[in-house]
Amino acid sequence: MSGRASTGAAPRALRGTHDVLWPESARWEALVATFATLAASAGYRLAVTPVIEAASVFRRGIGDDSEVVGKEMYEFADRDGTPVALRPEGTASIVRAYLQHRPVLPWKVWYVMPAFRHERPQAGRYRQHHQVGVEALGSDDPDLDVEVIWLAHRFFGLLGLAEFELVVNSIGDARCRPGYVAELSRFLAGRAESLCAEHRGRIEANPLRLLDCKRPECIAATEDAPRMVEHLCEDCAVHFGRVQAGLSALGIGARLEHRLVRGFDYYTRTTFEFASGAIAASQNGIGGGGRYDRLAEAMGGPATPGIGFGIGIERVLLACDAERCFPAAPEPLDAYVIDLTGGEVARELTAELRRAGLAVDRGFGHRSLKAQLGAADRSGARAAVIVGDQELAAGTLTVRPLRGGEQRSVRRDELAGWLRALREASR
RNA sequence: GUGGGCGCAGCUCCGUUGGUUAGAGCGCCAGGUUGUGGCCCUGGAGGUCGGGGGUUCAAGUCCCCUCGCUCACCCCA
Repeated sequence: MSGRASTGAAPRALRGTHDVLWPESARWEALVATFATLAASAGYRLAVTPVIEAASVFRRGIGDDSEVVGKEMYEFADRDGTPVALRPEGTASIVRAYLQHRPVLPWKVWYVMPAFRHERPQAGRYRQHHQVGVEALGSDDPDLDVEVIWLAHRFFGLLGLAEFELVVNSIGDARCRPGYVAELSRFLAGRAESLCAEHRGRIEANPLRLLDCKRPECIAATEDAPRMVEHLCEDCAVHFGRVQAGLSALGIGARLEHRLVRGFDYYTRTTFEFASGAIAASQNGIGGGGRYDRLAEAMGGPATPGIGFGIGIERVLLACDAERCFPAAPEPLDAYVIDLTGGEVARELTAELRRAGLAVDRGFGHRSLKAQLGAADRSGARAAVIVGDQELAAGTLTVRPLRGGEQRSVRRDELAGWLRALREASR
């Protein structure tokens, strides 16, 4: 039982979840704004989908036997018994929305969303984490793959990240993958004894996933395993060749990684991941995605190709910390209003200044001028606006710059202009 | 699920071989300045030392259990 509950201690955020508060939240704001602007610049529109879905949305799309769905998904019976789940990732939700609304193709969306996985938290891994991402449905043009990967690459660049690597692979499609998987199985069966304990008896279950097992035994055993890119059918080979050529033409370096298969069943053809070289922890994957040309069908809809990626906000910010880039640079307040005469002036003046487009906070209660000036200083405001008995009698206001400059007396009708000038001067 | 590390004030932490009333810095509040922030000085608030049990004349300190945080494995953002 909970020791906390019995001792009546104050509640805490659940394990693996966390609060994002000022000033860290300022970086979140800026990160999301950066991503939103970038996505919009490429014709992607915001999509907001529910955090809770029928469990089948993820079971059918991601795969029952995948790690994420099989043992990490938050799944439970709704009050009426319906199996529901908190989304473990974004793509399946977006494809569900596509099937429900059938927008005109191609359909390009971006999102920022929480995702949930019940696993033991550690550095860079949470039970509720957050992602920004895009999904583009309705075209299998390799240039769409290039566009999507470019967006992620560009985003990291905009944040100031430099130490990251892009790895790509193609895992083929329904025509060529089964043959490859069969060959891989034969290969692995021949050396089952040298695989790690966990995979030794499970070659048949999913031989592909065995490729990215990080245990030394498996890595050694699969060193010269057959490679997917050498078994692609003509169409897939041409497609992947164009993706690689397109990336190269845009100056995006990508390393071909034969072991890259990704953890979700729905991927076909292009898969990719971004790994930060600046994060010491092993959780250095900052983004990943791929093409999922059969997902819409698997979920019961018409065949619709698609591709997308998800980027982990928490991990990207960890990488930014490590590279000392993308600092929080919140826009300061223009003014902090201090009213020593009872509060009526502050009430009306703050509303007036805010309507004029200025960012204004104020003191509440009846604290001393000294105390309120201290609060004004801590608020980071560019100036304090003081109204006391002297100002009331003279019909003026005192403006005191807090970052250098002379205090002066101004008329109320020239206050906004004066504050704007102060803002411009500080830029 | 399996391991390691750590739990003392809001935060970062001292606390001797167990020994009076548990401390510091920062932060917060107030005063020094009857209307002036930052620097300085003084004072104050704030702790069942995570919780429970045990050993002992005596436990923040030793032992057991438990809860929590954290790092790592698996996997992933």
